[in-house]
Order: sequence, then C-alpha cells, then structure tokens
Amino acid sequence: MSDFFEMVYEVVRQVPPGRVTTYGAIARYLGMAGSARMVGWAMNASHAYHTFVPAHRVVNRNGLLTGKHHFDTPEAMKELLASEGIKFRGDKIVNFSRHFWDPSAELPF
DNA sequence: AAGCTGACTATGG
DNA sequence: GCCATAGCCAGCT
Repeated sequence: MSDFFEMVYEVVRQVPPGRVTTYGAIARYLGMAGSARMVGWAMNASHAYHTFVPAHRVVNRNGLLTGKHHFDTPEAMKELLASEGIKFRGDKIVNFSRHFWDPSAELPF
C-alpha cells in the first residue's frame, strides 16, 4: 500500500458523520491539486484496506454520488449518508455547501 | 512499451 | 444547463 493511499484514507477517516468532502479537496490538502482522479482511485482500493474508510462521505464537487456504483448496492451510499442526516434530491446532496467539510480548512497542517 | 481507463475538475461555447 | 476539451497520473491491458 502506497503512502498516498494511506494519507487519503487518513483524511477521509477525519470526516465527521453528517459531513462530506470532495475528491478535489482531499487532493488539494495532500498537495495534489488537479489529481482528484487519484483520490477516486484510492477510494476504489479502500475496500481492501485493513481499516474502515467512510468512502460514502466523499462525493464529487457538485455533491453528486458519482461513486455509488462502487458500493455493495447502488443505494448503500445514499442510505449511509441519509442515516447521518443528509437529505437528497435524487442522487445530489441538498444544501451541499452546508455539509461540505474541507480538510485544508478544518485540519491543521 | 504504448494506449486506455477512470469514485475528478475547470473552463468555454 | 448540457456537451466538448483538456489537464491530471497510477494502474491495467
């Protein structure tokens, strides 16, 4: 497991319940601005990681559940977030900016 | 080795 | 708001 993946998982685990962050925000926090795809790639591999990673709290910049098809069921991601108090309009988070949690703003270096 | 892919994002028409 | 382009870069044919 590369250090990059571990750092991504570390950040995702810091996301509080009921809050979400984006691939781009994580990439930026890790100094990889523009490489949001790599964060998504890390999420794809998170299932194999020995520690739980709340991948359902990572969505794209629009608050859209673009990664839902990578969960056990397409509804699992929405269900998990809904159980944490997040509301949806289709697959898009309502009031996304209110739930958004930016690691580069919330975490110390 | 070269090309394709993708849980992304920004920009422009 | 929708579609096309273009950066991005690790991993997989």
